[in-house]
Amino acid sequence: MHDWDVGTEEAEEIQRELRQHVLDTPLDDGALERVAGADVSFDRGSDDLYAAIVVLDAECLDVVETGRARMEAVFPYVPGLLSFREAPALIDAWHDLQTEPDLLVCDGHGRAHPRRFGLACHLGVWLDHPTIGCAKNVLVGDCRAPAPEKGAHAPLRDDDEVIGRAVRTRDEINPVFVSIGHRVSLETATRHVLEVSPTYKIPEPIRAAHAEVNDMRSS
DNA sequence: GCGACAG
DNA sequence: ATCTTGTCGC
Repeated sequence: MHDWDVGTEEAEEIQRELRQHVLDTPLDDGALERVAGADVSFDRGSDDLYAAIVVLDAECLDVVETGRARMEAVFPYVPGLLSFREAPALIDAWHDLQTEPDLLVCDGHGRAHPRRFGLACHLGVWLDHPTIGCAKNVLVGDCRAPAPEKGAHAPLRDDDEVIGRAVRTRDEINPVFVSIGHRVSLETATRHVLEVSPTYKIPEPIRAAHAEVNDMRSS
């Protein structure tokens, strides 16, 4: 589709081009059977990236399969260009899987991005698969605090445009920021995040992927 | 110029 | 993200 070995100028141009391909229309209306979480960890000294995509049974949240990848980091971390640093490794991890999940939950933003094309959008368009972004912090936009109860949410806006939602996944605990990646509506993304966050603030798929990449790094 | 800034 | 132990609170 495009090269990953690019400079920041070209990277931004690629984002402005690919944003046109993002769809918020569901690919299929069937119930979720398998949900996957994607995350990456980084080695300080060696510049090694460890990526994992863990597929869970959407019902019991048990791990079904784990896709892994390790590679040298080439692109630096630049706010707004996270996908150029992490997506290559996550794409490798995706192809390491034997089973395809119905939805991929990414650790980072989707449409809630300066150019409306965060990591979740990039992975969704590249893999042509449903994805959503779930971040712990805001990159761009503003929003009111949602009500303190789990399930409450408030729109995340940037220039009068709704780009995502602050979603409370636990009572009294800071919300996570959900946005569209590809082939899902914001409403559905919100529902799915709540469905796979029965106990903790962070959705189970992302927690599983986070635990996996940390294991990879320390072994 | 100053502050903000996913992971 | 990463460097890092205990500790206060539900």
